[in-house]
Amino acid sequence: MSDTAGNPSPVNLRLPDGSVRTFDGPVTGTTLAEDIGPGLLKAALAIYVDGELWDLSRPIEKDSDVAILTKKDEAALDLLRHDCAHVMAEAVQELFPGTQVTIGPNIEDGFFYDFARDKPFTEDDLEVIEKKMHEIIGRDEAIEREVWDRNEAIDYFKKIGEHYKAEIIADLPDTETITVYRQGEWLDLCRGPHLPSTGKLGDAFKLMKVAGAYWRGDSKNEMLTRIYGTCWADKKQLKAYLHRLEEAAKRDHRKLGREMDLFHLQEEAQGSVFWHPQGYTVWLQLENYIRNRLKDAGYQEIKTPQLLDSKFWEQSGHWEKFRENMFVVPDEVPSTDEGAPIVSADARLMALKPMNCPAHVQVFKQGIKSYRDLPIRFAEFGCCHRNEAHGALHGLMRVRQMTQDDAHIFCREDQITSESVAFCDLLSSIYRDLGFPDFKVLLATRPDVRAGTDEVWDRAEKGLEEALNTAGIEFDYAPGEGAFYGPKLEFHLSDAIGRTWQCGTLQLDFVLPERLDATYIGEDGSKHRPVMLHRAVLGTLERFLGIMIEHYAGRLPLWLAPTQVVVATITQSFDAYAQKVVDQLEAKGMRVKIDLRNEKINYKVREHSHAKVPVILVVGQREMEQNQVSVRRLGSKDQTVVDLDTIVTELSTEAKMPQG
RNA sequence: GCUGCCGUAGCUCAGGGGUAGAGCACUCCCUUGGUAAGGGAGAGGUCGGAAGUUCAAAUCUUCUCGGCAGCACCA
Repeated sequence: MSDTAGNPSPVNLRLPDGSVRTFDGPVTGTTLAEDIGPGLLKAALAIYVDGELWDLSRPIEKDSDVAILTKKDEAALDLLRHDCAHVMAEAVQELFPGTQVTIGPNIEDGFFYDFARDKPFTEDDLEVIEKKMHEIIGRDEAIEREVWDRNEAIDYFKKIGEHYKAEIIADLPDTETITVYRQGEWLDLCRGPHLPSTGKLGDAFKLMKVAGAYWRGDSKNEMLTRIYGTCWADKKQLKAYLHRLEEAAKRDHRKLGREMDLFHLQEEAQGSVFWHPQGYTVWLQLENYIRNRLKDAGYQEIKTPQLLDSKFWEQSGHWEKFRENMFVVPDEVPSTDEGAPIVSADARLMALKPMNCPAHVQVFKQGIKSYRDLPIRFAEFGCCHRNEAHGALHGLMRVRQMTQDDAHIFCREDQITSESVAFCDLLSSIYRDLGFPDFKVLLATRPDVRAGTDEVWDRAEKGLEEALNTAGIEFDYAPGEGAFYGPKLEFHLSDAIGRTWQCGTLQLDFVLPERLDATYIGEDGSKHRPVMLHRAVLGTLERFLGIMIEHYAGRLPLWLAPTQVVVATITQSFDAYAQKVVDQLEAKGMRVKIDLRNEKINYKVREHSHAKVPVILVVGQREMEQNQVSVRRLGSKDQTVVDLDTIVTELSTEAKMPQG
């Protein structure tokens, strides 16, 4: 090793295979790739230097472990997507001068970039922008990293009219190095790293949609115009992604709900569901299943009022913290006088309940409770109304009239852990039964707008954390996401196509028992405050049914399917036998329909398959003679001919509601 | 609520300043046929609503209601 004065020290780079390459002095990723081979040079996108991703052009000055990143690496997607966002921004600014850039992060499957422009972009602009992007990629502009002085950067962006960028830089912490990436004539503030040139991006991208988005995600700020895009390593991946979107659209519960005749919505009852016989059958199955599980877990079911006086909601704290989401009803006989207002301005106000909890406290408060009575678990399929913003409504997933599988556990502080653990067990067992074995847990802590003192919040947050630790459940934190009266656990389940949904919740509340003065008599003979656990497994039945429809793509398990079996005849000669089959199945409590129509069997099979009926039993000459049926299961082209008695037993066993 | 797009028969969609179209579904007739659409005939909308421009509006303009996507909010 020569260390002659004036000469730089050599740099040893160790490759992933363990081999080491030595260079005379600082060396870039490009040089290294070139040194290894021309194929790699062409494929190289960036380089890991001691685990950190660097630009290829950035000199490596000391001995390091390195690995060159190519499109084959999963991690390359992040790089490609972010570069794609930059190329899009360059294209936009080239096409629409005066448009300001703001932020453009990666998201799942792609990226977006928010622009500030007087006139928002429309879908028609996307095609033009995409074309320009291909042009920029064709120009193969070198992408160069530059380190700038913070104040110079702010001045520069202000000077060129990029006020949002200037604001972003001004808000960066002092410790942050300000880096700017230049590609051709265009440059943008960015942490990097980036590809060596725009040409490396390829053509596996597509601009998807435009949308409004508030600056910094705050509805008080001005609205920017956002463009969403997707970007992949190659065309094949892009195509697969677009296919995945199509498949997801086929599962849309609004579409399936119509096709399967489960429910409908109409504008006179925005956000409230009209359940049809088929859909309500599924609802009742699910509700009864939960009812059984709760009963087995020591809950008592109750029913509480829809309309309660505003004074009551003032006391509970909802009037102050939740009123903008509540439906208010005047407690007054509406005037029928012509010209007169229907209700007077000073009418006494009632409100439709947005939550069940305060009403459950009222039931708890009837009579004197001893510490020996606790825990008391009140369950209610409570129908609640919330005045959700119009833009938030979405099929069954976001409604204004909702039915929760709600319950409140009143217990002593020393029972919090065991009750929480028991709830977690119940929830995971129910999710398993319903076909959702995977879920994640978040601990949502105190929000800005809240009731109760910090001391109470400290205790509540710690209580939930302890319960999770005792139950041995892994979790993450969701800071500031708690309810206004207490912290909560959020249970997020994963569906068949990898989406997650928050359904279950467990909320610890020291505030409401205090506000509504709930007490029990302790061992010491004096009054104590119970702790209240608010909890739901499904969340709301409406939304959970929506999730299940999409999860199963309409092909519900037999016990939930609205119509479990269709008996279809080959010709009218077998009508009587078909009716006998139906009778035997119905005698076992199965939901059966008979199809005696003057149609060919092909037609009948096709129609009932589209309607997602799990089992079609075909009867003709052969079956009638042998007292058999031909069984066709949804999703299978095979048929088996089985004795009638056998299939009745088999199906009625299979259709049993799970028992945990 | 905010931004953009959309609003034609039960569903999916075409059309586009001169008195509404297709496929499926529906009704009737023929057909009685073995596992994802047999054939024929018929009925059904005044084009989300209101106002305006015009000799004439579903078609253009404005307002309004609703839907969709995203944002914000959220179960």
